[in-house]
Amino acid sequence: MTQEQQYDPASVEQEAQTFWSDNKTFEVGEDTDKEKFYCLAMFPYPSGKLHMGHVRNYTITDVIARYQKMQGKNVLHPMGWDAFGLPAENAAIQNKTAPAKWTLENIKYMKTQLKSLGFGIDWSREIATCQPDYYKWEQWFFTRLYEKGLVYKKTSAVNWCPHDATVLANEQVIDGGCWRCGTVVERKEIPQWFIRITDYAEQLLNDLDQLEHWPDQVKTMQRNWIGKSRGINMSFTLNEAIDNHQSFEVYTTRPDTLMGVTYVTLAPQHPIALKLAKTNPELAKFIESCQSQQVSEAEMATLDKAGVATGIHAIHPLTGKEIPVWVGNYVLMDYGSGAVMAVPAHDQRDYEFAQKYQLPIEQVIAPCNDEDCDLTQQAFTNKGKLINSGEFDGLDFDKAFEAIASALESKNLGSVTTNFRLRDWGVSRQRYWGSPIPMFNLGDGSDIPVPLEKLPVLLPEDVEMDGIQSPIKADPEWRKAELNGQPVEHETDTFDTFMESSWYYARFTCPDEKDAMLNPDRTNYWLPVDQYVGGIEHAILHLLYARFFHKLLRDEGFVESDEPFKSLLCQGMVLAESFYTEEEGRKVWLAPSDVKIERDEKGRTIKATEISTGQEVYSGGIIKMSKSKNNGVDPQAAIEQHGADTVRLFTMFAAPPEQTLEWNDDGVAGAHRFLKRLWMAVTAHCELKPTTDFNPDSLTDAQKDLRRKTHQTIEKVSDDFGRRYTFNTAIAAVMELLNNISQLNDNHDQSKAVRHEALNSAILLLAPIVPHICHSLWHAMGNKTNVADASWPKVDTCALVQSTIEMVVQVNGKVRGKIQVAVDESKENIEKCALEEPNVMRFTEGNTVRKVIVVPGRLVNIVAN
RNA sequence: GCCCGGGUGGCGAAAUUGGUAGACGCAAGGGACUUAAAAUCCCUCGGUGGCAACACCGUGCCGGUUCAAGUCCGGCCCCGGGCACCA
Repeated sequence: MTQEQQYDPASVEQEAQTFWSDNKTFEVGEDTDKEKFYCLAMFPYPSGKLHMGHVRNYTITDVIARYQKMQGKNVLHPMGWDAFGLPAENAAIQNKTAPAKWTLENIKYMKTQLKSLGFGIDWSREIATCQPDYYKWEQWFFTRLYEKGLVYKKTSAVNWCPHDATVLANEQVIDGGCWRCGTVVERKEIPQWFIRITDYAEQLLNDLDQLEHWPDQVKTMQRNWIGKSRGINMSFTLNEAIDNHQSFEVYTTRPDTLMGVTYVTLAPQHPIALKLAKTNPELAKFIESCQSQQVSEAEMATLDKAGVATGIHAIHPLTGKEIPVWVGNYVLMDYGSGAVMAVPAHDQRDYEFAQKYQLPIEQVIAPCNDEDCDLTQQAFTNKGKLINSGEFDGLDFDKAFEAIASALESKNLGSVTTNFRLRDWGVSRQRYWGSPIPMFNLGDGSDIPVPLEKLPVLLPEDVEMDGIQSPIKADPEWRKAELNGQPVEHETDTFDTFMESSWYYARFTCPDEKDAMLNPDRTNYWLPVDQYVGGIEHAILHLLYARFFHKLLRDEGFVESDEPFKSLLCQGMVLAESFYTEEEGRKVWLAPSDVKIERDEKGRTIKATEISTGQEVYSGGIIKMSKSKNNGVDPQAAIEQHGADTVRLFTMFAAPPEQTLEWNDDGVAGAHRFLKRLWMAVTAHCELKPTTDFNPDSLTDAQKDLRRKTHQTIEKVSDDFGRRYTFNTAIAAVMELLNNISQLNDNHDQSKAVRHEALNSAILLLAPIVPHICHSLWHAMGNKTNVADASWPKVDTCALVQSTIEMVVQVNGKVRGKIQVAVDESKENIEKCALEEPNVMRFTEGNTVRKVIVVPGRLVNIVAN
């Protein structure tokens, strides 16, 4: 074999990448003659180097984008950087550098990595969100929202480290303590900016129905997150006024249980609770203890329920009975009104609280069916019929809801309302590396937006991080500004980084637009995004904020569509094996490449040892690739060893995109072997100087079989790429085709021509996944076009025709035999044939055939007993 | 705790609308080629029994619907994602 015949990924990939770059193969403009296709991956945070999750994400979009291009569409596949965020500050402190410098260096390196993977990206549209010409328009948009009344300021809780006197992200709170100094973290209420996403709650909910091509899973999560409910808002009057508070509001979705209310509970931050605490030391102490609670909902939901009685009472709106008022740590001030009615018999949380503090439990709902109801064990939370409820006895949930609602309405103590679980979006962050919030604080405590001519409010980039305080907060000079000759102060908080990622998809359509946030002509040509791909971890927050922003952009006149992302694909995480040793009771994680695995004769792992020391190590299981578990596989090493095509092929082959993907070096080697086989098959074929013409009517059975396989494969792969997005089965189908090609190994002219068609098809079908090798092989096959611009192969339905098929014969649902029948065989003859199959007869003998079910083209099931 | 997923050979997976469970690949075992190794090629490969034909069992666990269940329904167990300041 000559040197040229060897598959050398490095040179093949270099050549293809240079070709695409020189010919601007993937740079696109608005071309109204072609159908457009906008394919977008969630842009990366520039953390330093690509991880396998990125490789997977961008390989998926690249495959889809290249496939759509081969369908003749005008395809946009852009890339950018979600460049603001907390990790840059941490890295800056650690490396004694500035976040901007660190971020820009990372972008530079990661861009070379993306290029080495051969992604067909339009790099002319690259954006980084930390660039002033990007965040300028975000700032401007915020001031527009302010003018429309969609922005407001209110106090809200943050994690506060009293030692460092700084705000901490949830991630920076470890076991209730500050990650730097371990000081117990407190809740602190500070003024912050909010955007009224709740004004759009109804639309965000209803428009989910438009999203036909979104996974149900994501739509369900968003529906539950928005949490629309129908309930009753009612007023509980206090038996004595506390200051100016004569009553407080309570919302419930279960008014049918109202007669079972035995106490009410206020949030620790409720104004009445705070007022009472001034004269009640026990209550004051309890409220103070709640200050050390963390802000996250998971913490709130799992903490031990605790409370104190306030000593005051409220009047039940219907019975007029006095019921005790408690303060409880599990009631959130941010939800609803910060007060809940407690029905311990029919709510499990209230039940546990009542058991703990010996509060009465009164049953008012009886089960309708034979459900278990044992109030000595747990609350009965199903709906049922009302009992012990006076005039409402016997009503079911729906009737009771209406009857109790009208009873409350007639007394002016309540009304039916719709409530949302969704809360307004708090966008203030007390950190440095983000877009400054474009507001001026006037001396009197009021605020006004920074006018357009003073935008962007620039974030200084040449700063030193002290590790605690944001540099723009630490520097008293930075905040100084003037407006109309009057001194004013810049807001020193920055935006939540979800702000930048909420509209980047739109900016990609006109990244160089100087005079406006977007250019509606260009933007509306491309939007909505036809295919969006990203991690499932973004199912709620990012995707909800981006949907919200799109509606805001629409209402500002920038976009015409209601939704930004027509179709959504959520890819799973990338996992790898993990290994550790124990040193002084602590786990020390080893890189999988430093570990040797011994297997038994069945291939099961029996022992793992560290290569350098020979010491036995333990398996930590197959888990998400992470720094802390030392099991991350650097894509760069795999690219250098096998080439980008092999990495891309393995990534797409090992699992369907929505599932987790387990990295496996042997599997990568297997993918490489397949590409070598393909290379060899094409090389050997081309050496024969084949003719490419054949007469479809004079083919042998073997030649017909290969042609049928070729066109079946085209049909299957087209469906897998275009509709199912199951790239793993598409690749498996082409592997089968290649196996079949090598089985037809005679050298008749017709065989060579049929093989030629099969190989050309295989190259086209694989081109989106392994574009470099296909670029090379396409030319080797004598094609004059470039495979990236080639047309997707078409199915020749004549080649699919078959005269006979195999059918399975079952007796009582178990396979007992197989029969060959003509494709158009009558049902009667199929039944007859099935009943005469020798092994089938063994099982029907002595029994009566009760029924024969024929599933055309598949099977026959004989019911006999 | 709440919301949403997932669980199939030694391993990654396939089975698309309820219709042959395990396609394709990895690992393993056997063989060919080779002085040898690597590479490559061929064969075997869910479990049990059997020379074989074939039979029985088998898709996390328990139960149900159906001529037929990995797939549908009810209950449970385990694993993962999200929970509003990681992105």
